[in-house]
Amino acid sequence: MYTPYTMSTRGRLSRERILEDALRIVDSEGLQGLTIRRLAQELDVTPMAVYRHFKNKTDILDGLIELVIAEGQATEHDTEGWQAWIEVTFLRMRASLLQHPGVLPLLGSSASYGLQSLRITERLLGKLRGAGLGADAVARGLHLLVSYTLGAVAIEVAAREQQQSAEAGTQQEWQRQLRQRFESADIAEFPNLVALAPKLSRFVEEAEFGLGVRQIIRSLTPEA
Amino acid sequence: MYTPYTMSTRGRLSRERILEDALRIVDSEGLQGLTIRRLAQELDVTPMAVYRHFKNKTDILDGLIELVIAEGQATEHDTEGWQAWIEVTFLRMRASLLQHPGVLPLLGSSASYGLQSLRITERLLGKLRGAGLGADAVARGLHLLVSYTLGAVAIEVAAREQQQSAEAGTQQEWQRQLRQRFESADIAEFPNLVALAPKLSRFVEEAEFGLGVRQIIRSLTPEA
DNA sequence: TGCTCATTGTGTACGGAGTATACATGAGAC
DNA sequence: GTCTCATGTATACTCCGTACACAATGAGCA
Repeated sequence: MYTPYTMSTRGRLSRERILEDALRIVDSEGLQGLTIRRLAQELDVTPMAVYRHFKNKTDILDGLIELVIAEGQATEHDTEGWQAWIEVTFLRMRASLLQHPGVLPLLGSSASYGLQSLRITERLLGKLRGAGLGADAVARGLHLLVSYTLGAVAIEVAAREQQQSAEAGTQQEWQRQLRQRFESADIAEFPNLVALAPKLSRFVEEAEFGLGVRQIIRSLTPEA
Repeated sequence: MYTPYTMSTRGRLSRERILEDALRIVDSEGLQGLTIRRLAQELDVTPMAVYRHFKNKTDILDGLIELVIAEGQATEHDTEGWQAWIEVTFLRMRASLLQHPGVLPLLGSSASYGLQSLRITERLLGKLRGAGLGADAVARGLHLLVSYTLGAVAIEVAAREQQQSAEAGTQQEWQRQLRQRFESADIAEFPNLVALAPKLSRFVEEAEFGLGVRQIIRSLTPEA
């Protein structure tokens, strides 16, 4: 068989292998646990070997974003009905982002929305247009859904990190945390926050996220 | 006048002065431009002097988040009508986040939602409850609005960084960028993306963001 | 089979990051 | 005047990303 380029099958390393190990490190030790030296050690190789496959560390981080996004749409699904299809798509995207919370800070930075992001965007646009929505509604709908998902996941991740130290959930626990963190502030300054704390803390659940997505979808269609 | 604690009025430095200079650096040179040495130089002081006022660099970054959020609600406003009030509040929050795009990656990380964040949350909850919404609607409404804002700003910031290299805007420009970045991918793979590009690129405007917020608010109230 | 040479991994080293630790200084309180 | 403690300094250590020169390897052609 003739191959015009050897396409790097010769060495032990490859972009794929490096990215997989990098993602494993980020998952287990966080983004700041990912250093070139640590990564090289995991790959059983010299630090500089990595630079034969990536221009620099930023290049690796960009690859991680793409990897996680690709994972979110790894397996096709043919859910019936465009509304349900969209809901499932965003639920999956949320799931894979939550599975790799370390990469989330990367999404907000750098202008690296690559091929995978474009692919999923394209399919979403297709579904929305197919539903008979006008161009403006389609554009705004996509923007609402993507923004909401990104923000919701960011908030969920932050909330989960906060739960590390103290298991929250009960109202007393919430009050105690508030009081503890802002001893100087009067707890009476936040009556609504305290009253609604149980409901607010429920927004780290998949079901609630799904309801949010559905509400946005419903708001796109003119009074059904 | 008697003061029980001197509260650090003696030295040249203070938490406030340090945070102000830190924010100025982040604004002008980005988050990665903020180093302790650079900051100390700006303050005309030794690097280690900063550590008399902050436990570590993370402590400084947490302070920056609070500073920006505080700025977003610096001046009160008494817009008539709860819906308009909420819209103005989120428009302001977006504006101050966009004014300091460098701190945005910080919002996604760390569990540091401080006093300022709680204050604005409390007021929003009050407005929503005052509008006669049920507890569930209030909680979901807050979550939708905050998540949307966070995500929308993140996307705006990323889009603006992308515009640095090439002024986008026209449809031809968009196509050229797409083709350039994914030479191997067939442009025909993204028909919807190309068709809707002009509308999609409009989502870096304040007006469009406001429309998104209004649409969410409208979806909260049962068929008016 | 053996020469050639691009590709891939190594070794060493440099500048800059955050920050621990010990020390200097200077402004109130007595 | 002297004590004391908060504030800023000096020095140095570890770890980071990565530039640069070199060594090994294996595919392609003679």
